[in-house]
Amino acid sequence: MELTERKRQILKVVVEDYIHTAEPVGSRTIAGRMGGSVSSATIRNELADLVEMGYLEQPHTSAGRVPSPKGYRLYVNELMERQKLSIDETEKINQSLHVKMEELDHLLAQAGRAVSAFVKYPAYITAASRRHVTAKRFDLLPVDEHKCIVVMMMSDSRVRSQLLRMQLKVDLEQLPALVTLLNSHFTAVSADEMNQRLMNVAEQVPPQLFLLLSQVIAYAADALDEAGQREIVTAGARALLKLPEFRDADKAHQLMSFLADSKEKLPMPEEEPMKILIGPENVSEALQDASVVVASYDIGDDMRGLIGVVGPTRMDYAAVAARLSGFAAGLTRLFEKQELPPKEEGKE
Amino acid sequence: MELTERKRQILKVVVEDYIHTAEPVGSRTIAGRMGGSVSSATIRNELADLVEMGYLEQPHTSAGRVPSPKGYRLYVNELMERQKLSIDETEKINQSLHVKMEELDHLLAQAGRAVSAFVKYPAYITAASRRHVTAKRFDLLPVDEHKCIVVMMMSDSRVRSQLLRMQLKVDLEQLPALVTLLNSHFTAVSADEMNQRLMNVAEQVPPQLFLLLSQVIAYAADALDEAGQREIVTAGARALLKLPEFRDADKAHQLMSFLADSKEKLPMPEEEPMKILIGPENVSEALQDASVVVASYDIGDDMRGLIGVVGPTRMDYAAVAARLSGFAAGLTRLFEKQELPPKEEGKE
DNA sequence: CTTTAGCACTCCGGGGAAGAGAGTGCTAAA
DNA sequence: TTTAGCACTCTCTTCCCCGGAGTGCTAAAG
Repeated sequence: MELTERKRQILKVVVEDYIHTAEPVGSRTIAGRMGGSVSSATIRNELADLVEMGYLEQPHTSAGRVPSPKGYRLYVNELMERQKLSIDETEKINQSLHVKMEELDHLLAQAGRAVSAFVKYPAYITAASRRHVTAKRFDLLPVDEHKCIVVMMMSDSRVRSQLLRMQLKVDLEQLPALVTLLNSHFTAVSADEMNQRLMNVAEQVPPQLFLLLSQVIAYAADALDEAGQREIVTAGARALLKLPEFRDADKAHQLMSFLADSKEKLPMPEEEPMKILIGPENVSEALQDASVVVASYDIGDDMRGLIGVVGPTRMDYAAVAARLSGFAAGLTRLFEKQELPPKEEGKE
Repeated sequence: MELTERKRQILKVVVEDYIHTAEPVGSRTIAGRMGGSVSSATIRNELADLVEMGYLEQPHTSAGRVPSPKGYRLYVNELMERQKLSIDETEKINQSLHVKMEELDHLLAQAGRAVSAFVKYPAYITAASRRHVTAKRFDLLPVDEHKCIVVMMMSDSRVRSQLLRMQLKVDLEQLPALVTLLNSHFTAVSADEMNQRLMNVAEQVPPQLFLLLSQVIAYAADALDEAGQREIVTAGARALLKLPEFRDADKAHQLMSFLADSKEKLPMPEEEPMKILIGPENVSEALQDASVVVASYDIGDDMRGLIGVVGPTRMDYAAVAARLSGFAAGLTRLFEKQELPPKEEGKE
């Protein structure tokens, strides 16, 4: 059977109406929306065809029609009109990102909340380094004879520091030598390689210095490890409760638990600037009845992040997609301006 | 009317039964729970008295009885048996806190999640400095001629660091002098005072150094400011959805929004080691139908934190109180061992 | 005076039954 | 091919009835 232009129009009307009402759409309504050029009976014939072709579903005989995942897919790919954000709204989005730049973590959390607030669905956000992070520069600052501060700059320009408590008294005069050793032997290599090299220099270094050295390396390996991991922040999960499909507390609880716990399983496409996953297109069990829209943004040249929105399959794809790319663009621009990771900040 | 011992026993039974079933408690049930020593008719007389005295309420004629806030209060103050945690459970609590110590932030989030998971109610947690935090020691590390890292140790031993981009080229030879200046003039004073002093030294310092100095001071003021603020972390809000009183999505949404947004308004008693606030005893509008249990813990000598649990007035006070003090004790001990804030860690 | 048994009464909640409403599918005509 | 008409289906709401749980009261017993 052929998918005529009129069928496509009808499908579009059904999807858009259902997105807003969450109620099955009847032939009368559709006829009305189409300007009265055709009667409801004609629409009914077309609807029967669309059901047969798998684009629509019928909750039961004598109910209106509801889009199937396949129907949403067609809508998203071909029927949906790309919304353009009003200048006003773009302004608001950028404003919501215009915070005093603090740590990346905080900024992400803030952005996640903002996205969720804008689109009225739960959101998640993450940043991941594009290449392997290594140590670029070390320094040790003496505090007193039992403590010193280790400062490490990483290859992506982020800085981390830590107060170290020394088990053995160390002659403060020797610290500069240790710093030189660190910078010459332990930069630009992986954590594993660091530990390797630590073993190699074991005999060349006085014991009490070696102890401190290994503390520093342990800290560095930790910090690099953490820096390489993607941490995912979620926000606005409670927005689900406002949706009719999650009025059932159990369903809502299920999806919220998924969002809170199984963060690794959230869709994380690597390539496309924006990706939409509808219902069963998701791999996660918990997302079979949900849709996800994800967009990527750049953090300087070395890092990349993703912002995603989770909602019912009956999601307002056009609106979400437009706002999401607005946010992605806003974030990219934000990080461009600052060049590389913005303010680097120590944190207890 | 007098509150006889038998009335107190009956009240206790009603509260404990209602806590577990969420159903109004009838006279038959109570008679059963009390060992059959009295008949249900007698209980009914007593119940009528307890209603009159305001300790119990009746949803409607011919329903069982439900505790009033006043009833819960009496229960908590006088009737409730302080639960002792099993060794096994104490073990589990401590284990859940036995994470690789990272930043305080992460630890708090972790602890919050653990508390919520243990008691099955939403939890919130915060840490606040007991006294004013000031800068204790500064250092500047040159990176290249356009960048340097500022490291600041604060009076509570926390360390923060930040990469600074210098607008003007600075002769690296001059950095040590600047560090000396920072340590002599800008330590142990408030952010306001810092800015004050910055003005005072303006003329004694070469212009390009002054620019860097003011960047450092601005960063320090920011960091100190942030360190003084209490950040509140909430966790496990979705646990609400499992409770019969929040099966209504709107009610749940309301309280969850409160938890997410109005963090400043969560109960934060300053003195007691543990405080229980029942329904209308809460000042916040949103907590009128909820109860809160808060406990405090120590972070070394200078800081103090609070962990709280939010639930329905029908909360299992004994269980929550026991677990909460378990957590508070665990946290206090954790920080004692480490002396002062644990690992200090830089974070982008 | 307190406790208890007995009993009528109240109220909630579940389970049809009935009816309204929305929407379909089919037929026959335009 | 489109449309009007119409019978039919299914859901959702409302109403009512009834069973069950629990009370309050009364009168008798301890």
